Amino acid sequence: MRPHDRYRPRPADRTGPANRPRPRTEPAPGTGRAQRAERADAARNRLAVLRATEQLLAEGGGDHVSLDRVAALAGVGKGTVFRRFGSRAGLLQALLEERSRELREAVVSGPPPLGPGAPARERLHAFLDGLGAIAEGNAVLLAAHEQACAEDKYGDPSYLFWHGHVSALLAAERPGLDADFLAHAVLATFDGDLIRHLTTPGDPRRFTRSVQEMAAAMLGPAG
Amino acid sequence: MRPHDRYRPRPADRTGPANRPRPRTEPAPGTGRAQRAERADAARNRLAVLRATEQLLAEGGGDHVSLDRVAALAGVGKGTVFRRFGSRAGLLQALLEERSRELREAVVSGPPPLGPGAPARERLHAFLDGLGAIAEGNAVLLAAHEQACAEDKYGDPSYLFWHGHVSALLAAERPGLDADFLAHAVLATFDGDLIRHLTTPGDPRRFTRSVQEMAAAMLGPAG
DNA sequence: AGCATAATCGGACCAGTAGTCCGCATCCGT
DNA sequence: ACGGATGCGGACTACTGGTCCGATTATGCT
Repeated sequence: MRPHDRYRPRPADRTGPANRPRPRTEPAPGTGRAQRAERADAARNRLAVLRATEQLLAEGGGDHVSLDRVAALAGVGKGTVFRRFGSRAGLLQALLEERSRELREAVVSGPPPLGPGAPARERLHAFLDGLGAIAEGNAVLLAAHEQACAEDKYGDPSYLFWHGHVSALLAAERPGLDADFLAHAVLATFDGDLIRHLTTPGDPRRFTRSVQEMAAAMLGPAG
Repeated sequence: MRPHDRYRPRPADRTGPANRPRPRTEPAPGTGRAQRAERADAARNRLAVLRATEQLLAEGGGDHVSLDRVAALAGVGKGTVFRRFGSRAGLLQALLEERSRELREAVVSGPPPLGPGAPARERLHAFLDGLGAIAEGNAVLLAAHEQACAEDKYGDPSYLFWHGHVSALLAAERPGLDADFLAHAVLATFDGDLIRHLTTPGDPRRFTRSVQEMAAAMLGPAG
């Protein structure tokens, strides 16, 4: 039995924010040996799988993304998909992380108004603007991800990160507010099918605008 | 081929609010013949299926509700489940409708503050109180239903009914408010897994209380 | 009670999907 | 070039939602 073949993605392949990829040359604890960089064929296949998934999503939505189809379109075996991403949910999660990585980094360490240093209210609105843009441009992926990863949404490190950020900003701007719940409520509107339902070609940012108004109502008058 | 055996639930078996069961003795259009009341064995089996579903939900959550298990526990064949409820989604939908029927009737034609005649603000809070109680008592069912019926949530007659009710009340209390979106946002918090995540034995109504505060913030100061 | 008809039944069967795994193939450092 | 580590693929498995037709049951009428 080969542990590496247990169809658990290796830590380096897990793209969740709580499991940020470590430098590949860092010694793995306990192995006394440098960890090898991802092989060229593995890297190639990983990208092929992500691109195939995107294409299937665009063609037929989440229900069209079966792993047989992904593997066939990417030109790899099904086992390769599982080795890289662990599961169907892991695959969709990886794609969504790819799409939101920049926003996350900007929130953690970018310049104001998105990054640290801006007043809480401004920072919240900048964040909602960024997240809204991603959600509007990836509503199909968002819907598929929600369905695939429904099992423990509230334990998911990504969700916990966004939730923590929103509730911290709400609390900073309005001490005493039920920030925990309201952050959940704001994030609950980032529902792929709702966004698709509300968004028209003539008004592609309607969703984000509505979320911003909702957040403003929650915060009450500026003062 | 026998049309009645097409695994579409007969209109009488559809419990959606837009398809309220008609009296069983009413002539079916075009048949020129009185429609027969549901047979005793069919009625018995229908209840057995619903009770079996409830039990499985209670024992192991939504993932535990496979139709094989439902049929076995109810002591019926799988075909019987499909004949009665059309699909897995239809089954969960029937159970949820059963749980919310009284609220719906009270909203449509009950006394104030839930029914017509109460001021919009009061009526909204009364409604959220009722819906919150149902959701808190049925969070596992709600989560299972959401997963099973995700396909066209925003076209579902039940959802459309609740959404219409909430947005009408919001609009009546605050003309100019983005009532359509905010009604979606309020209903988005009625997420079975969120309710389970937030609810503790020591504070079973925390969720509803938080939703009420959110609605109050949306409406702004009473005037 | 008996009969005829309509309604209902069940579980074998089917297609599809997520996921598993082992003999074989390829990569990459020395 | 070699050897060890890594990676591969597709046959296979288990499970699930859903289908269907010969058999059974319920019910109204005489």
